[in-house]
Amino acid sequence: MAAALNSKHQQQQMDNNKYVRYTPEQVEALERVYNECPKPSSLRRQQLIRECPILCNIEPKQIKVWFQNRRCREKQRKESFRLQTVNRKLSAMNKLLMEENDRLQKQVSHLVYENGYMRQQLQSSSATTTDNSCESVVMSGQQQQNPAAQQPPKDASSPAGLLAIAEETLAQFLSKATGTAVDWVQMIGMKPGPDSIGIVAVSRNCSGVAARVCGLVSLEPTKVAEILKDRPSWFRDCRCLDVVSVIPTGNGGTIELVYMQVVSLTVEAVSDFFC
DNA sequence: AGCGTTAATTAGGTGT
DNA sequence: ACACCTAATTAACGCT
Repeated sequence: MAAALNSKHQQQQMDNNKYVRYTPEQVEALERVYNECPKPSSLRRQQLIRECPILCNIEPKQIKVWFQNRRCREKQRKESFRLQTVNRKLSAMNKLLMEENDRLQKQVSHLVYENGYMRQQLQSSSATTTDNSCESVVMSGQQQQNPAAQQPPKDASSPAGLLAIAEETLAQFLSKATGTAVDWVQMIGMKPGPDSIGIVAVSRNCSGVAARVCGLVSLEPTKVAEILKDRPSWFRDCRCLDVVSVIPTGNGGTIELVYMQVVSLTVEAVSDFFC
């Protein structure tokens, strides 16, 4: 078989001096050298032809071209693998964001409904009614915790005010977190560095979990949850911690808005968080 | 026939 | 000028 193959190759070379397919043995020999040294010098290539009988019928120029093409192939394969990895992460992130979007849309519908209901109540009742609605809104939308403003609340006594505060805080959180998240994954077509982007999302309906990091940040959500729940660890890695405000909940608990700056969850980056 | 692989070619850049 | 490189492209071949 090999002999037939070799003779076929020989015939090809005789018939058409343009295209030659090297034999598996020749490729194997070249691969061995490539694994030791992907970029052999001219001298090393000449030595290869002299010392390896199986390669003696290949021109020095062909050997050079083979190594060029081999390097090119490796680069393409690595790039292909990298893109597949990025694609998997982007798909996972997309799924999470779709879920988050869906949940937020439902929350908006609910809040719009409650807003209408509150307006109706206000119109139909006297102005002296005690307003407990803020807590009910907070708890219905966010069972565990609620992002609030770093600035003092402008109007924390109304659902709309609380919602505005929550949105403002979320925006602040994202603007800080997206700039400092750790272990970036390079975006397609983007060089690694400060212009890479990532997304950190806050999950406001997960009982017992304050936030989750997802998307391009290469950190398992469960790991983030562990860190966030392990409050003593916050202080261990904490550079700066400030309780911005404390909001009492209807069931005797409290929601603390905490701004903290920590030294990396996994690597040496500094991250800002609101929890 | 279409497609993947790969040897060979070409263009443009770099270092000596 | 020359050798060599990368990147893009071409073309031959084998497989399905």
